[in-house]
Amino acid sequence: MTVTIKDIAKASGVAPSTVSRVIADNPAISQATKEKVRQVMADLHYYPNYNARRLASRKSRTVGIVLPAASDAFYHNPFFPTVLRGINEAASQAQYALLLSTGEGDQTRLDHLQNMILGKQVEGLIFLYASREDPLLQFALSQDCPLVVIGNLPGIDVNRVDNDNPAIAYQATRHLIKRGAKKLAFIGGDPKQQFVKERLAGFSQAMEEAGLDLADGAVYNDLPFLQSPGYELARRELLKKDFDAFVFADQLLAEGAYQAMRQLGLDPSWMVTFKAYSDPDLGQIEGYPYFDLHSQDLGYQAMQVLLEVLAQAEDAHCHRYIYQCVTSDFISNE
Amino acid sequence: MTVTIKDIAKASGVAPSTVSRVIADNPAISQATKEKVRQVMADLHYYPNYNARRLASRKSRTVGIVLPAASDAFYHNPFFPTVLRGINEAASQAQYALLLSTGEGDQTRLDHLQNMILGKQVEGLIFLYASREDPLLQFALSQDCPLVVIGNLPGIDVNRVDNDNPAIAYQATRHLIKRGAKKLAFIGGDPKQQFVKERLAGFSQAMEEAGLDLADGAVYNDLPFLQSPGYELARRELLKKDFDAFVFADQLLAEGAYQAMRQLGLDPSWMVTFKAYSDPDLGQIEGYPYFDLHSQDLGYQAMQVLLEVLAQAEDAHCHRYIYQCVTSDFISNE
DNA sequence: GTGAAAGCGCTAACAG
DNA sequence: CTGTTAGCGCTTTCAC
Repeated sequence: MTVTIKDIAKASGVAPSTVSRVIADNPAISQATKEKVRQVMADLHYYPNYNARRLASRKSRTVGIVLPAASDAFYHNPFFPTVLRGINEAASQAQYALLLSTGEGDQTRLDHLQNMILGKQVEGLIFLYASREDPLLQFALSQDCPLVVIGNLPGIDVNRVDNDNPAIAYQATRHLIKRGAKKLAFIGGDPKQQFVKERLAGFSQAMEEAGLDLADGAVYNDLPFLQSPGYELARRELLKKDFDAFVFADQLLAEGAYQAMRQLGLDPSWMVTFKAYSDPDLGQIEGYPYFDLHSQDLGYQAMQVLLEVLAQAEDAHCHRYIYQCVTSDFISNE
Repeated sequence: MTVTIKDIAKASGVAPSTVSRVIADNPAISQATKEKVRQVMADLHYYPNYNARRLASRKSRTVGIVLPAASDAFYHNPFFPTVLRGINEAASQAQYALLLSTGEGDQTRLDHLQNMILGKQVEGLIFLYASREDPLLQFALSQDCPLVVIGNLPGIDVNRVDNDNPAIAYQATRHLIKRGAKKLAFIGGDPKQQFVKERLAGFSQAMEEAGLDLADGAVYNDLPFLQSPGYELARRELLKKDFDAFVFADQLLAEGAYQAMRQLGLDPSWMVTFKAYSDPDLGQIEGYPYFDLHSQDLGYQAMQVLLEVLAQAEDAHCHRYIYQCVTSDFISNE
């Protein structure tokens, strides 16, 4: 029924291995036979079977995308589609396929990850989140599965790509201070997230350097990364205490707070945040300054790093961990 | 090196085929041997190789996700991650894997799709967009690849899931008219998109029924589905002509226009749109009413329909096309 | 209930 | 440059 490599071999009077080599565009094959074989392949509508190929070569040319446990906070954040687009782009160029790690619950996610790794479905992984105690990461590491993490995990040796969070938070804070802010608040959301810690560090450093001290209760945590908590917080707290400027570690929290500020007729240019991407045409509209984290590039670089890791694993080179820093742009309409 | 089914067979004193049956939980195998074999599998850390399994069984248990050509408009829209989450959930439950159709350019996308189908990588496809002349869809159809489209393609027989666009646009328009709107504008964006046509139809019907007529130039097209064009349009056009209410076919265009209205101190409750999801806590914040399209459910149902199609393909049942309508909720804080 | 044997469609030494 | 020969690890008749 299906036309296989053997059919092509017979029809073009060569051996199956020759056909295989033609498919791989092996330089050892003469141009003449290549053309002949290709012609036959076209005539017979031959198409290589990926499963057979993967089995025989023990290479899947597929990478797994590992998502955190499903939550609104993750799926509502522009980070996810943006970074995925970047990964997609790089994977496509390198002829790699992307397999999504499905699964809502924690156990399911681990099961799926095991399927991927132990079932030889993927050659490597990209983690779209960084979490220190993550059982999925632990498992992947324990299996020596090549991987790259988007984010930072101090003390854990992994390949990773990330923005320079302390530096951008520092600059963002400096921006507000230079404009004259004295009583700043930092809205972190979840202090267990490494990027929150790092942005807080940058914030604190800028404060300290400017001789400003952190008022009691000026650091807000325990907020899911969504719009409504930002909105609620702004109405309930921030705008009642006499803060004069705000650094939001998360884009969605910032957006919620922005709504509240608009409603109350407050000037949003006293807040700053970090976004997955920027719409250049939107420059004049954005009510507040932010860092464009270039999340698409983050994804693209993550895939590039993984490809490098995969290549060096093959050449059995030394095991050096790669860290790729992705730059960010400060966007302000002042 | 790797422990295979044969090793298990030897170690537990049965035939490879028996081990295979144990993996599949075949009822023909006695409980006793099942347990014995499973014990050995655990002891030896056996894990089935998916590529071998897929090759031998000629079933991939994988579905391909087909995305439109990469564009900001697609990746910036909450529709994509939301619908993907729903697909993910259903796929996970059914033990299906998801393969993303990578590719930026049109030719690349087609190539990848061919790889997926002809290379036997997927059993079916979910199209995250509906486009009449789409070469990818044409190709998939020509190969009789089981598929479901999210959206509508009148005149083309395909399995699909969708919202009832005419009905919700009708209701949205009615809402504005009941409130007293007389001069309404419809901001479509791209009239080639089927959902825009359908929402326009619902809009027009409501207008007609109310005895209102469409002013010249009251239908806006040729706008990318992004925030900034919505913003620009609102500032440049909408708010200068004396429209008193607006129906936005697209969420992002609406968001842009909303910014403009806020800046100009206008009441946004005279606009209405359609969103991928709603944040229940955000009810009081939202400045304008909208339909929640339940895009996550759209994705979930799409996967369910595909599973049905796959099942009935196996049973060689009659070829009936499935249409699954997903309900939407009107969200308004009035 | 279980085993033997024949593939699934391709790759990869090893020859020549 | 090309052919021969073994597999890759699993599923699936068909026997018994």
